[in-house]
Amino acid sequence: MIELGKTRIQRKNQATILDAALDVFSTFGFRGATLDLIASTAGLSKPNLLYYFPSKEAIHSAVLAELLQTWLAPLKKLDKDGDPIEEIIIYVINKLHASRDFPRESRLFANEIVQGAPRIKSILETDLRYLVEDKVRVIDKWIQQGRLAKIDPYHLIFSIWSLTQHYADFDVQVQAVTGQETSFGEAEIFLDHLYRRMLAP
Amino acid sequence: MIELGKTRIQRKNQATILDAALDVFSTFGFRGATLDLIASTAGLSKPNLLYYFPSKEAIHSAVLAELLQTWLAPLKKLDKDGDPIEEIIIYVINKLHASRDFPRESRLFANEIVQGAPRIKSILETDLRYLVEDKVRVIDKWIQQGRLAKIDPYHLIFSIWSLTQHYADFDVQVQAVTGQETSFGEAEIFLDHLYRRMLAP
DNA sequence: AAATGTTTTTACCGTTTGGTAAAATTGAGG
DNA sequence: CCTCAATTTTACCAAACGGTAAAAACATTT
Repeated sequence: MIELGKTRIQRKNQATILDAALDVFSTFGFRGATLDLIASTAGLSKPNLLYYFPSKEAIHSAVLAELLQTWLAPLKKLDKDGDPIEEIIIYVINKLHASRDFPRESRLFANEIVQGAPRIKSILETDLRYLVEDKVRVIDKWIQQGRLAKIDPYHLIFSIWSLTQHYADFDVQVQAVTGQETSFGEAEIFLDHLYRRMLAP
Repeated sequence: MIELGKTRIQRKNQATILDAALDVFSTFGFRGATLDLIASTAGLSKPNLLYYFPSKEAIHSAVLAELLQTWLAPLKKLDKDGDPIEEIIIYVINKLHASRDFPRESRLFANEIVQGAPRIKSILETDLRYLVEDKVRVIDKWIQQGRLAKIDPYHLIFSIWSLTQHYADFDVQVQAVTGQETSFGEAEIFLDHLYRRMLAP
């Protein structure tokens, strides 16, 4: 997806551009972002941007492609041979930490989905769908073995995405309501309690 | 907030415009929406739009103001004199039904928050905050009385917002992954299980 | 039906935006 | 240090966008 830069300058500038683009796209969405703003954030001129990427769409695609890898990684680690409840708790905590450490990625993803995912729908319907189907089978087996409460595995996964990403995507609201910086420590205790209670057989 | 139309034509056209604007803003976000698109969706010309509302911002504000009323209503109903667990379950189900019945409102709200809530932050920091503080006190009392598990009331409320609105805001993702229309019936069973388990003292 | 107020259309305007052409500058290898 | 390719800048352009002026069309009242 992302073309590797050949020269030293290419590698450096492409990385700078993608970082600036992540900043701008995650804050303003695709339509709200402008090439001028991405360029100035990256410390470049607009035509110089377009020397490295052919279009605004291309920059957006590159950022999304990079993001999707790291965003789906935690689910892949869910191990069918581990302890069911611990495996799920680990996934929840990993996902929460991802929200804490990569809020821009989370918000860019959210922006894209909320507006109908016009640019990544196909990936959701293939790669993501297959990955989820695989893990749903694992969870279903755990339930049949009586090692987990009888819950719908799809909705379990949706709940994890929803609850963890909320702390990144809706951070402004959380801060406005509590009047404080978002406490990921509190969130971790809360989610640990929630999933242990819900999942116990 | 919303000026009531005086004549029959004003009332009809203002309602048509606000409905079209909700459609367009919830799909494309503030910046992605154009006056031309809102106008043609409403079956009017752009200057005719601007005869009823002075600017794009004004249309957006009017839609948001209308939305916020219905969006916060369910929380207000949480009754300190009811049964704790049943009161919270009722709130969850009401909120889930709101996501099912008013997905455009949910997505418009999500769009606004994800991008930093530039236009409604002040409302979140006042009206919403006071409402939540009030309900947090109620929940805290229930916990002290031993009628609920010891959980953080703020995070409980955030979890309800997150889990219920997910089915509206991330509907595209849910459908892409499951390959089916979103089943709010399944979601209801799942959330009922989740909250009964988590909240039991 | 004339007069008055309301609504809609036509024709614009200035700015912003994504993108391009081509010249100027800089960097790397012999 | 000279050459050639890589990079950056300057100067643009056409389309899209938010918004306006003013006249035309339509309703309402008397």
